[in-house]
Amino acid sequence: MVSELIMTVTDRNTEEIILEAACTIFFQKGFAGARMQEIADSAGINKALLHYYYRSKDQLFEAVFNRALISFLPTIKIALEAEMPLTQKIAKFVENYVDVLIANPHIPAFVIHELNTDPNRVVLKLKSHGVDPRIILRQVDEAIAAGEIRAINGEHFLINLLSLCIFPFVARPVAQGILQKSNEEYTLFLQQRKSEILEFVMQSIKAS
Amino acid sequence: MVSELIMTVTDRNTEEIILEAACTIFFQKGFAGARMQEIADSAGINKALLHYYYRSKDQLFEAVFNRALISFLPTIKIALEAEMPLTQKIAKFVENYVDVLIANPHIPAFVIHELNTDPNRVVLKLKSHGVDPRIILRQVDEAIAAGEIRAINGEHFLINLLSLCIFPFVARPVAQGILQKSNEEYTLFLQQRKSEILEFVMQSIKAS
DNA sequence: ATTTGGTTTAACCAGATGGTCAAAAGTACA
DNA sequence: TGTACTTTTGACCATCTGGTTAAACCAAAT
Repeated sequence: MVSELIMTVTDRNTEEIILEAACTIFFQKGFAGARMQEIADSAGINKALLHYYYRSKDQLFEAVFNRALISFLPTIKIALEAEMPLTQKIAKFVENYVDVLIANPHIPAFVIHELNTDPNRVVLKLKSHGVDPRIILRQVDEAIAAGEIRAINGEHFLINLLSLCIFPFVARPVAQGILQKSNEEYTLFLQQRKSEILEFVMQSIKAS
Repeated sequence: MVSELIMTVTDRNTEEIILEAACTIFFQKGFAGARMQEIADSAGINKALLHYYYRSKDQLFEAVFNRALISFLPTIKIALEAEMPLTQKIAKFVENYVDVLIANPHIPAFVIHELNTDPNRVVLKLKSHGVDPRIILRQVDEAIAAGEIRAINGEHFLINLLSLCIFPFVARPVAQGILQKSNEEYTLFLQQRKSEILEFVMQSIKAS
């Protein structure tokens, strides 16, 4: 019993070290650009050990992709599907989501690229973790009917909200270049966006 | 003289065929995921011919990347740097830019991924073609001073505008999945965004 | 017809890459 | 200590991949 516990702990450690190294490399270079050897080096272990824990590059990648989704979808899911007054919900979503993005800035570009490269690979997974837009779409329509906001298209509104939150992270090099900001300045800029996005959106949808 | 002309034409044709095939493959799979053999097959030629016209994968990629930038930056540049009343300028920009995106839907994700993977590779090129944000930033401040729009932060506004236009293209698989739309439905959705974005933005910045 | 020039191809090469294997190292337990 | 077990490693392999080369091809000019 003791031995099992200890071994399991050791397992988890090495497995976890590998997975973290794999995340770093895969997030930055994508599936095709990542090298097993580089991941092994980054984890400080032998390449054969990668295959001992994760049998192939594909399976290691899948573990990484899962972790990427798990870091993101729950937050967006809870925020969008919760029953809560719309304006309050929007505020909470923007704040939570941008915080998650600041903590994991490389994940969106990674997921987007892999999904564009091979939409079939994990489309099922996306659906299983899937975000259900119906609740917030209904809330938008109700808020319009109640005269709380002006008449807007819920689907476009939802995509607008996501665009405003996520795009500055995926396009960071371009945006930072256009605005000619240093890393520190751009990081601050991203922090400010929480309030900027909220104000921008609220001004746009308020009943006139 | 005649022979030169004919040869040049032939050159251009093969070169162009290769470049177009390379664009298709590189745009979809990125630099690391693209295979020279696949590009050759797609162009219907021998692999050695790729190296005859473009000496290496790197140089072929650079030609592709150049073409990608040339498809995009002029439009955004002209639109943003033109001297034109702000609201009119915004309208023109959204319309023109979304049209360019519809015509070249894969380019933004491609550029973003390559820039994230290796920011150094072409950062110089981005700067040489660089968009100068100062003109539109000044226009925003002037419009605020003139009471035409409410007080907003120009930099955030510029990023908001770009986010709303570009993100639905780079994140198409995700967005299409969330909204549960078919390809045709999503294409229509993208068309509608021209007016939707414009209204969303205008409502947000109008003087209250 | 022969030569001359660019164009296209098949065959080939060296190095990289994902993956395997048998042996070594470490660990708990008798 | 010796045994049974998992973990870790160095060496190795088959294949893939970017790139080269020499020869074939072809159109135009002499």
